[in-house]
Amino acid sequence: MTEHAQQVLPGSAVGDGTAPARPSTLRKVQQIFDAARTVFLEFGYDASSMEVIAKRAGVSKATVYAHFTNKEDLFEAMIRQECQGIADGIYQPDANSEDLAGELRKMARNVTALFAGGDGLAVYRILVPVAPRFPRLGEVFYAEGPLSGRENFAEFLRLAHQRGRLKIPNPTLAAEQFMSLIRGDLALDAMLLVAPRPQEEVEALIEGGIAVFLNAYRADPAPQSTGGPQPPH
Amino acid sequence: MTEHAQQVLPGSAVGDGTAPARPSTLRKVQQIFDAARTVFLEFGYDASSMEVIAKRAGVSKATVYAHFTNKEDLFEAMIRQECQGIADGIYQPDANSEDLAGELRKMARNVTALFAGGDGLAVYRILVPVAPRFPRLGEVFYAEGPLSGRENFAEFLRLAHQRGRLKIPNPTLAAEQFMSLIRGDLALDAMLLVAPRPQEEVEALIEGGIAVFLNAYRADPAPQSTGGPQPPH
DNA sequence: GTCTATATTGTGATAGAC
DNA sequence: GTCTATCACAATATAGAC
Repeated sequence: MTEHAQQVLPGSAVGDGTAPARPSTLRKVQQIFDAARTVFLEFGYDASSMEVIAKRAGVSKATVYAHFTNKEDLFEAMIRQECQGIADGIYQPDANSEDLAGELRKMARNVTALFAGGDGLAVYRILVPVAPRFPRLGEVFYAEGPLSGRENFAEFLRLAHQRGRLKIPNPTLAAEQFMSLIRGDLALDAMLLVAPRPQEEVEALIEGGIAVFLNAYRADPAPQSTGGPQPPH
Repeated sequence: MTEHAQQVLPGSAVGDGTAPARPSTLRKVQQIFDAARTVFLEFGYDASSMEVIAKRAGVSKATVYAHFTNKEDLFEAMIRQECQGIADGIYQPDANSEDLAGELRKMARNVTALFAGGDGLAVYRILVPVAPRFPRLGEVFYAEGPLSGRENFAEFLRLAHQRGRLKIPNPTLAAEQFMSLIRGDLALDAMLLVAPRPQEEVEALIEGGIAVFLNAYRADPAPQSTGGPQPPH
């Protein structure tokens, strides 16, 4: 894991030469932060202006620049804080549960929920166009979101394999496959289309995905060679 | 299907009251078009300027505005033309082939190739942030790219089912599942990270995905109920 | 720390000569 | 149709008073 942005809010930093922040100052910084969050997430980086952010925060533009060196800095700080919350929204499957399909289903519902207009989706949307300009931010989001979720789930699968409940030679690959199966084109839809996917299709993705996954990786059936389920060649 | 943008390049339109375009004019329009493509695909809509596009095209800004009413118009025209080419890059599986796994593999390689820095990926990247502002463009890209590919593949699966080579109760769902299995997080990686996925992992996605898919949908094995492969509940 | 006012640059779009 | 020159405006960022 990379170093966490433990201290995101500036202004009250210890040892930066400035006096300790007063409550009113801290409050304004928070206001700017919230405003930046709202505006950036709605309009994206390029289409957002410091003017609008300042107005929404109820402060002057100069005050914004007193706490954040420039637009890029404010954007980075906002995204980093947003990423910290993302990992909390990812379901942690219970390896001790007896109901394996049930755990998969909880995981699946969590995945589809994340792609149904959640907050991580909004961050992703505004990160995509600027990822080349802010490579660090792309990495942070990737690590806190998809990578974290995939690794947790892979660990769950590894345990299920050890206990003989599934037969999974490559848990990391299997985790990516399961997530992808459930996700389908939900992310694509959410990015490009206005109308959300009908709930029945989401259900079909969930149940169909679980079925395909269990069919490929269940422990009982016909013998399987190493490297994956039933290599066709 | 929606109406195709059959005529993308303006200036020589019949019946618009202007005289037929001379060769030099047509050439300039093409230059503007190419420049717009390059600049928009690199910097996105908001971060691109008409100034830069004109300079790159080797013409004046006024000339650009003589052929395209405004920035939005130029962007739309460029994206629409770009979308027309996307469908051509999608592999059309051969339903008459005897080598089923081979066809799946060709399809899979095509999918991974599209997500390895192709052109459609660049269009997607710049479309994401402006999709709410240009809803039509999102739909066009979706229809010409993912939807078209999925439907073609679903038809292939339907035929394979009819001929008893696979057992697929829901070809549309199965097509989405296969594409997603192969894709994995390749698209996510390409959007957020600079380093491309190692080739060996791409191979694992392809072979593992084909294996999982065939395992779930092959015609021979244990009896399966309707609605999908082995509903776990 | 916070404000108002402003410097400076760059943008989309146009007028008018040729 | 194409250019040069320019308008009107919005953007980031800063000076200086309090």
